[in-house]
Amino acid sequence: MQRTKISVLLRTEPTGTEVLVKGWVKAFRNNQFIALNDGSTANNIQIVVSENTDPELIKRIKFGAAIGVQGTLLESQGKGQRVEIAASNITIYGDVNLEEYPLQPKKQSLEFLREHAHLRFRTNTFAAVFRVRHALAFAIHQFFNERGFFYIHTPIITASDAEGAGEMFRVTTLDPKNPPLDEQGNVDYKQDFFGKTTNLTVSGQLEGELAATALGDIYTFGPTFRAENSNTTRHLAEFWMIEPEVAFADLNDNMNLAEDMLRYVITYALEHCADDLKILEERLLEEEKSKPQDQRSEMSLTEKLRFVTENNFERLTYTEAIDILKNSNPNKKGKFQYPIEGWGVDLQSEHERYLVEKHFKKPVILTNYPAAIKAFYMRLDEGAEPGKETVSAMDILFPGIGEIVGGSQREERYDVLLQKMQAMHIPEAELSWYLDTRRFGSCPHAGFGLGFERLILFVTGMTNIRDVIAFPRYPGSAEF
RNA sequence: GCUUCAUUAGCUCAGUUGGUUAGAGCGGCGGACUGUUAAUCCGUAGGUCCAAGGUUCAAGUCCUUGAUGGAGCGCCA
Repeated sequence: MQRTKISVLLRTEPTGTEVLVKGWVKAFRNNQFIALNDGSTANNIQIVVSENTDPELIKRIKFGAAIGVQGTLLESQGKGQRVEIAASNITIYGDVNLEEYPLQPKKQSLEFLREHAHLRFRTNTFAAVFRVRHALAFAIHQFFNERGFFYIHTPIITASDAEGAGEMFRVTTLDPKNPPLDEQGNVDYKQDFFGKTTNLTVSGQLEGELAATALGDIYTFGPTFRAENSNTTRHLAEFWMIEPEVAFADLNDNMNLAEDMLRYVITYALEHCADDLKILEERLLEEEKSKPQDQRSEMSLTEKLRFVTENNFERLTYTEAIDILKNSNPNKKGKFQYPIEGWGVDLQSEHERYLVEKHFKKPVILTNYPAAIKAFYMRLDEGAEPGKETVSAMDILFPGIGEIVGGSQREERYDVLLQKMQAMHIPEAELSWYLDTRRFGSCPHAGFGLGFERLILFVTGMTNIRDVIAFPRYPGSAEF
């Protein structure tokens, strides 16, 4: 007999049809009722064990055991569920020794579960997180596909170390204890696998631009690696990034695209993950009970998500933000650890948090940052007064997360780009292929990078990025 | 990398100014229970107090160093 998934059975009319379910025992009550879950949904199906079941079999129905149940789907006689299965036959696929099984039928801390990441999928919270993660990934592809974007796979291994997006992981097949040396006694990477030094990618943007300047609208969605010694709740050494790149688009088009995309995928999650979001909302509520009143969020998780889908993001320039911050109460009262003194300095996370969480109380798009604090490829704004040059950059800041999107209109003018690369000491020889886009049929274009795990953080209400990726990689940790 | 807090039973935590035999809830185990919903009820076992060194008549408690974990900051997505 073919097994039916619990997600399907819970929507089926209970007319006494014969069904087969397979899953894991979540609870066994009163020697009679099994709460069974197969991962297809956050909800369990209730199995009613018949009175004449072998007592030896009943003893093996324990929390975590994998079982199969054949029986009839009936309207539930008890309250709390619509349907249940009256079992006629129960098969044990995998027993569980509860004296050794780390998981327990009770609340367990996220820290403990992180150390048992191979088993944490089995908890209600993590199963919900990973179903939402899937839904968001799917929604992103659907969003871009509907708009005629092409999904480009950019390389994971790159020979370029000039992208300037952070420290890189070296890729090599050389023996670290006995590497070949050149005449000067340095490691001879000409003898390495690729004949040169190679690294894991920190961004697919530059390759994405190559595709966009032919295919028009493209996006990438792939793993990204940063060897930064970052120890925070919002950084990973291995994470997933979405990077759209759009030909003939300016900064405004870029902001509209990013805002539309975020609204689209969050709406998708609200529509398709209601059961999972309910679990996550309750989890968050429980977690916040231990916090002092003034640190609890004013809105529930789904209210927060709806708020984002129903309201426009606040758009303002870096210069306007500096004015607001300079005149803000915390700045005047010396509450900022880094006081705002003038134009030109980068904003600290306390400043971003003030703008997003206190001043505007909504997502904020900051634009037109000083050129000196941004990457070489961002387009230089025209008409700036000398010493106050800005670039067409944009950062989208979300409450509780900070920067979720970073992007810009790209510098399409060959001379301007070359000049900036020289000023910022970017080796042009290594990026000649990139410069070629500006030499031949150059066009205005824009794009951004979205941190996928940061998006999941926001949608799930989880607070540590290590809990929204299955097996997190961060300094000192690459388990599983 | 910096700052800070923590580490006591399987899990989450309490443990007074240093002073007998280190506690609780949940979980486990044994039993009862056929309309339960984090089921309930009865019984029961379970400890290298993170590690090493030091102070002291006496250290879970104080000091030093280290390890691991959390949070914040920096770097960013």
